Amino acid sequence: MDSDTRAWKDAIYGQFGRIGKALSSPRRLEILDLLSQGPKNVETLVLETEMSVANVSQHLQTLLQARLVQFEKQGTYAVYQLSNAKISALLLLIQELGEDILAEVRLLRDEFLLNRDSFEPLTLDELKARMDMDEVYLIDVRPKEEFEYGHIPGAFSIPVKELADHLSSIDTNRPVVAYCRGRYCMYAVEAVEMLREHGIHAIRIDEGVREWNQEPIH
Amino acid sequence: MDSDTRAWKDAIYGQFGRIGKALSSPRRLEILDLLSQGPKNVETLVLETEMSVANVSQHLQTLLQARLVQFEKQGTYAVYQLSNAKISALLLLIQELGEDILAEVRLLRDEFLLNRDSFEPLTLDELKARMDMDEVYLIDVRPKEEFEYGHIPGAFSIPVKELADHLSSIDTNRPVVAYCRGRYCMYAVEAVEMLREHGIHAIRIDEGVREWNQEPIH
DNA sequence: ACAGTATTCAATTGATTACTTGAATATTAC
DNA sequence: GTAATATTCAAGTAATCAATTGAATACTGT
Repeated sequence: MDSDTRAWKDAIYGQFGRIGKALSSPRRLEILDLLSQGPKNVETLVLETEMSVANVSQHLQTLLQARLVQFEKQGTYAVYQLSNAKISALLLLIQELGEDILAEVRLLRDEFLLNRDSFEPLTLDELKARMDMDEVYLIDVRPKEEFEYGHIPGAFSIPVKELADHLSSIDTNRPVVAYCRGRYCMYAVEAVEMLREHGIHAIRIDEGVREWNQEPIH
Repeated sequence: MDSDTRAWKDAIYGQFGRIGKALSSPRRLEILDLLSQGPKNVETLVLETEMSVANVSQHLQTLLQARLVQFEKQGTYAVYQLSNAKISALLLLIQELGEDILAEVRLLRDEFLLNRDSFEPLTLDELKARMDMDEVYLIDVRPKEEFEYGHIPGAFSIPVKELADHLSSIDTNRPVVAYCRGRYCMYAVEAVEMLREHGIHAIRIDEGVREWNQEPIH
């Protein structure tokens, strides 16, 4: 390979490495995951991740430099969002791959999620079939802002933190199906536990709105 | 968020971070890209990347620990391969995303590829249409081993380094279409240049066999 | 102008990473 | 057993990275 080609290859992979570096931090992966559910300001990210304000801001600067996020100021608030729809797909793929190849990921899924909710979740196809026949009451238990940004059609928004106050508004003639951010989010599990404690027939799906919107890759 | 959930989230993103860390090095991205065209031993990777043997081996150990590659010994040769088909898709997505969001990637594409081959490449759809009508002579100009691992159906294998010796075996009654590893590989460009120097009507496609096999994501 | 709030910046510290060099290991052929 | 070949390992060095702390900046409401 002549040295021009070698230098060009080094440069191009150096650029792709910028994306890889941005994804090398568990903190930044969590921030990106949260942003794939909708735009958020620093304060919201601080609350969700339990990181310090300065640390969140540092990581956001790193993501800005890699061009994975962009922001707009709304008063004193800097509202960050993903810069490209492919980033959501990339995160999903990293998570699917992680589940395929890393035993530790499967272990963590098993030890936490399934111990708390011993019932198998509904599959997306089962959900679609039941929704077509109007057989379920679908609730989105993420924060309201995320619901407004995008949600599964036909779902009602009842954030899990407000579920206790909204039990009376739930149609209990049909089974309740809860969903949240996806396979690594606890909100739907917590919601189902709470509903069952109140004698309401409730199940959940593993997927979130990203998976709903994603064309199947197989 | 209670501290159990926080700890679990830290653990799960820590695991996904293993994949991100593995992808944070330009050198490892190139190695993975080469392996997505077929299994290779250390020596082959050394030749293609112009890195030292020890360095290639170190990076392969890092990829092994992240479970992105696996290997089998064949005599003194350790033959490495990708551990999961999703890794190819992940690399393609990083490259597509890179092209979407990083001006430097587009600049590098422009400054090298298109300056050498001022003719627009054929699209995949155009290729398919012409192959259906038997209008083109499709050649795969990657190393023979990569062709054997997987290639576009109907293509003939003429590695670019052997092209000069095989000019007489090319059917010149139809235009020749060359392809190689994908959008960041020079082999097809070099092959088209050489063929045109010998008066042979030749064009190329940007895509490689991975894109051919990939279901469209849009 | 000032206080409050939200965010970013800069410096420091400790940890991690990439490459090189030289040694060690594994396998094969004779 | 020995030499050759392929690969991995270990240590050193320089560079990079992550989190914290404290300061600085930006914006709004009064």
